[in-house]
Amino acid sequence: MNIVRVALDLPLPRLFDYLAPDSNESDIGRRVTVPFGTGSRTGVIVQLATASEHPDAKLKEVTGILRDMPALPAEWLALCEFCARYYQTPLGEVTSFAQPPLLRRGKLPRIKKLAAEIAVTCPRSGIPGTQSEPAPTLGAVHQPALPRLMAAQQAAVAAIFETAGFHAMLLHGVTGSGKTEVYLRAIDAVLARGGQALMLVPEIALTPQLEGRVAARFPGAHIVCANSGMADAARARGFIEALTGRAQIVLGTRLAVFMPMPRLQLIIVDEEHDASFKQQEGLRYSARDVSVWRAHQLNIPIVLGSATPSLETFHHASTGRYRMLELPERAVADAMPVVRIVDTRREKLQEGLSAALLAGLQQRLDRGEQSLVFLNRRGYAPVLACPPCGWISRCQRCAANLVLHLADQRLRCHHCGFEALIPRACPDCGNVDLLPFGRGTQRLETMLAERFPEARVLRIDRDSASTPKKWQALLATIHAGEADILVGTQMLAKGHDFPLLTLVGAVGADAALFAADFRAPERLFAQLMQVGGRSGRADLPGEVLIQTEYPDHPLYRALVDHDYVRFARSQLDERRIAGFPPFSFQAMLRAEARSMEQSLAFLAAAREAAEALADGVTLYDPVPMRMQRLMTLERGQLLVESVSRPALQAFLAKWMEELYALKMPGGLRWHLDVDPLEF
DNA sequence: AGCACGCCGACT
DNA sequence: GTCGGCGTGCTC
Repeated sequence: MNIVRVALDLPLPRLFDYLAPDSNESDIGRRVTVPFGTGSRTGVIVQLATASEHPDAKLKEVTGILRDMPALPAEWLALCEFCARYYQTPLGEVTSFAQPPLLRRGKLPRIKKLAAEIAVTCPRSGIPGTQSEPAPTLGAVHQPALPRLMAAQQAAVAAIFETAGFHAMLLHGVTGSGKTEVYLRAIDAVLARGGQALMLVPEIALTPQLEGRVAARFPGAHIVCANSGMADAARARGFIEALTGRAQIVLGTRLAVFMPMPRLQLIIVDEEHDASFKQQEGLRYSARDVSVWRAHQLNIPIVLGSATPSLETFHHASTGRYRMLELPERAVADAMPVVRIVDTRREKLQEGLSAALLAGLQQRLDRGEQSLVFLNRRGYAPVLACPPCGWISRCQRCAANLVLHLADQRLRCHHCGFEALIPRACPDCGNVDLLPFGRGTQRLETMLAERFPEARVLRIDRDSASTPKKWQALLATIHAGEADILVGTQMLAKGHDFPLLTLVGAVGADAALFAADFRAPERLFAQLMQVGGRSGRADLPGEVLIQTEYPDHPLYRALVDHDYVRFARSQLDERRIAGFPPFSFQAMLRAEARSMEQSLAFLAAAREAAEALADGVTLYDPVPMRMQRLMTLERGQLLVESVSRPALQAFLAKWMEELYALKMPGGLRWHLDVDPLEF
């Protein structure tokens, strides 16, 4: 009896068996349409079998095996299986997510030469290190005129190929130290031997920019992009081109880690510390961690690059598990920006700005240089209040304040998107003198425009750069030198070079210093280092002013000294003492329901079910989430932790079985987040 | 997750 | 007398 075992996109942790009389070995990894319940579904064949544990009489026959494109390789299935296991997600959900939407639905993109494409079909080599596809000669790809490398860059490139097989490297270098050049050299070497390279970047609007640079460097190479913003057909086409081996370089955001690549020889994760590599919904995977696993499985090198590595990665590099590659100086002949701390404790600030920062801004204006004021809070003010009666603008659906957006005369919830017009008077007492409290980018923008009437002030945040088009227009304005003072959120921190920028002022940074989340300092340091890195490129020296009421805080002192390593070590010491990651491994069970009682009751039941299984695992108490209510749902969470990853994994597998068996009250939803970033 | 089946309230 | 509420059970 010919049976295929099919992974279907259902929240059920099992496979479904179907009769498939004409199936054979080559169908493993093929999409298949099957009757399911009353309807029909498309899944992926992951195994063949001759008998089923399901009653034979109940087996249905497949509608059709889709032999319209090459089967997904065993390596790809193994990657999905790992994710299913590690993130405790049904395999069908993973195989579905790992495909572009079009293919997932059993369709194909229109490709002119699809038949030819399929004819190139690559071998399904799933066993590590057995990629036997003959390397196509790609001499045309080579471009001889390359920039000269600094010694450290040269050493880094050499280290990547020094030893064959799997090894993970942390490429640690500040902005401008030439990491990208190292990536390009490494990719070059891979292409020269006929391999494929995968490069992951954070989900920011700078993918096209990088694509341009890579395309310029490898004019003859076939480059494919992969990110969620792409049109369905283009994404599916890129996926198939990667699968057939035609694509030599795949460039993309986190989801690109699932691109099938039969001759993959190198993985690069740029800005590896960036939180956007962790998906925060559905399959909550970390593309960086999955990349490392994939490189290991394929027995190939992986490069993790950052100026401010995640403490997990830095820890691995410190213990020798990863190799540390340092790029110590800026490759371009300019100095690091001077970082100064502005003590605001004894000063009366003007709309939140210190005299020193205002003077700095004036000075750049006089010199015709650009400045940036960094404030990671958009809107005009975080809340509107009625002082006499105590009313404040609150979201109806979330446990959050409505942010005042004067620019479009709205109150807006930054969590659920709820919008309301600004009330003319207090809804509670009728008082007409409502006051904005706190400061956002819009307010700073207004204030700066008044204070420096001659300056062209430009605000860059998610509101002003809401579409790629607007964002490009803003960038063009900045690059054309048609803006003097930029006011922006972290949007501005990532990736872009602003050659005319010589001053960066950081405002309101202290808020993150004492946040409840143990990762907040790590993020703040990375953020400030990144915005600081925006200043002082080319031949203009840069200056960074950080306003704070804690001028002696070690985090700020380390920034002054450009000393990431000192900061990282002190953070790691704290984490070690507290038993936080990377010295422990965590998983978070979250629940949401109409009432907090329901959510916490479910979590309490889950905890009780866990007690007997929790060998070497610490179970914490169920508590309301920090953002307690979102979209009218009351949310709770339960943290589990272990010093042993295998112990945690073993526990989670058993625990999930129990949770799937648990009776769920109506309206309650839960999910598990392995290696959570958010608390 | 869907989708059917299945018993109790206010409407053409 | 019916339409429809969502509880619960199942999907190879």
